[in-house]
Amino acid sequence: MVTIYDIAKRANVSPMTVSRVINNSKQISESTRQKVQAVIEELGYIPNSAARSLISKKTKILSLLITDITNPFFTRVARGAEDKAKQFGYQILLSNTDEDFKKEEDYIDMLLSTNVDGVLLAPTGDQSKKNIKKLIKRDIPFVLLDREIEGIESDIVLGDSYEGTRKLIEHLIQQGHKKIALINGPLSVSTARERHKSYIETLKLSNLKVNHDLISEIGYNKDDADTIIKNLISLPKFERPTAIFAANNFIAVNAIKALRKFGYEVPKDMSIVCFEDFEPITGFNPFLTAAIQPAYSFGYTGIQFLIERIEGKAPKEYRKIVLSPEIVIRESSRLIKK
Amino acid sequence: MVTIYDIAKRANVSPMTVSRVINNSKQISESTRQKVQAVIEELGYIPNSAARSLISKKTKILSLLITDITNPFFTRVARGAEDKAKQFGYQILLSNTDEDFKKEEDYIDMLLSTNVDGVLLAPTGDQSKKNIKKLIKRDIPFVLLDREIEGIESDIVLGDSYEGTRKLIEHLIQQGHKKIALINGPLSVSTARERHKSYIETLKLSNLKVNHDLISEIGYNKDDADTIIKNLISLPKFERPTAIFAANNFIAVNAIKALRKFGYEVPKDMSIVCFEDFEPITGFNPFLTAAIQPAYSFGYTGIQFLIERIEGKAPKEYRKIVLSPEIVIRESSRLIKK
DNA sequence: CTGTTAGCGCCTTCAC
DNA sequence: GTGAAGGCGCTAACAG
Repeated sequence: MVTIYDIAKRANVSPMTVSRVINNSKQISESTRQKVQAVIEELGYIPNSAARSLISKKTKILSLLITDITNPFFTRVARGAEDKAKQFGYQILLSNTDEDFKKEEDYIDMLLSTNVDGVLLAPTGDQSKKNIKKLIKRDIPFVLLDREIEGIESDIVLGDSYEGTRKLIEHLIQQGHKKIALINGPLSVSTARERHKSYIETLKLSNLKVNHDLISEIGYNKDDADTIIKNLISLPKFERPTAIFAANNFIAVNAIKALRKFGYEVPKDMSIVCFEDFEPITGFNPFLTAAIQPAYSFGYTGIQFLIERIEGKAPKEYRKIVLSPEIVIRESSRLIKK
Repeated sequence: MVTIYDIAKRANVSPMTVSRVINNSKQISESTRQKVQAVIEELGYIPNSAARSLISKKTKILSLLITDITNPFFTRVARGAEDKAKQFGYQILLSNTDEDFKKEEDYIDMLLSTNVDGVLLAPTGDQSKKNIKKLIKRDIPFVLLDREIEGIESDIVLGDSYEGTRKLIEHLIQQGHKKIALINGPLSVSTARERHKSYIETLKLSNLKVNHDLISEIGYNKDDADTIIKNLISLPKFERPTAIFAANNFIAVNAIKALRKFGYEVPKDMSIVCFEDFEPITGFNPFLTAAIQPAYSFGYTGIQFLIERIEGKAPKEYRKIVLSPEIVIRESSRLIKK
């Protein structure tokens, strides 16, 4: 391994001078700089970042802690995060929690030991508070993504769950639906609470009665929705739903799979709408009516907030940005033929 | 920050003893171990990995260098990689090259400085040889992903481009197509060369003539395919293709978009097949006929090979594994109605 | 503008 | 079974 000592010897200067060159110090004559630079290139020297971190306490590594990179929402978040990070010379450490508190805890411990400079995280839910406290305790800057946690103060990038839900439900109502089911994520996650609240209030505002038999809860991740769907379609005709609002893309997909299993076609026998798109490139093969969030911006802005916080360029007050979803009407909520 | 010195003082032992405890050394009495362990937990001590790396030259960080996490193929690769890495206590650094040699070079330099323990990479093409030589020069273990590079010896995880292409083309021929266009990736990438070769040979074996006007090349990434499509559909009727084989999913999507722009419907006016699926969950909304590769296994096996190599558990000979795609026939290549 | 000294937190080596 | 000394590669602080 080539070190500053090797460079120093060969260039006939002190190691400190080499250090100054690689750190672009101004306090150095152009001639020595060039001399040293030449040797650096000749020997292919690359600074050892472990040694640097040991002193600076900086690693230029950020952690992106999401639930599942496989979810197109988070895929695009990750891309936005990576792009912004690269601009500022940071690298991204990727972790998937699968909505699991224990995994989240494991990763938090790992990244604490790695000494990442900051964390952009979509917490698994309110229980994450305990994990986040560890970050706070060690003064690791972090930015929350997509989900709020009561009692945790931080910069945060959110989507407008309330508005998105309202518009989706209103769309269904406009299509003539009066019995709309909600398959929600866990109420321990703030987005699920918002969507629940908006669902209820939007129905009421439209003078539709809220039937609690039509509301159910399931994991945001990859649980199958067979039982829930079975229950819904087993309801007596007068309360059986004609449309479903799924709280996210995975839930929608699992619902559709379950519906198919029981012989129901979407949208012929059941309309369905949801949050989040299901494809990495929007609009290629339109099927799901959805509230599509600007996921790339979630990641991009999140990392920007984070780096500003790390580098002391952020305002003292925490920032909260709420990004609006775009409602895209597609095949899955086509008008019911009378 | 809590260090081994703080622990040592509080536990009335030497720092060295603390070091032995955190490294699970056998040379230590059960009673001191417990005493020290208690203080470690009390103070919430976490080892500083920069200091450790400085000595051990290990970081427990692996680099995953892919072209674009947004491509569902690589999304699933990343998930497989991350899962395997976690099993062995490694973390994954994610980078997107966008098929760009310069970006790849940037990242290689960054990860060299980060001292990652190893790299799993999908090279941007044959030109990557120069970048890979840097890894070799510094003895960084690496495993190639999806793409071969002549003159580079390493463990490698590949898909069977030849077989996949052959089956897709044969399927089209069976559907009655005689004029099949190829929109390929850059021939500087081994997968494109394989697909090219297989396309030609399969046509010949079926006694179909190869028309070079039907063969074109485009980026694997996100270039638009308008010009190529325009050229294809402008051909005189007797040579105009009735089906397109797109070398990957993004090319297929761009081709379909272009076709739509010019008023062509898939599959009514043009059939299309490609490599790689387009959705993160296979089979939900079937449209594209595709050779679907076991992407998760690419990542999972790649990381396994890499860790074995790093930890000296790999055989001396380099391993090459070729994973077979699954051909899934769907809407986009439906039979032509006569 | 350049060099010297000391130390970041930990572990290897060698004593005891 | 435990501890002291020294050094991993680099840079802050000071000296010249």
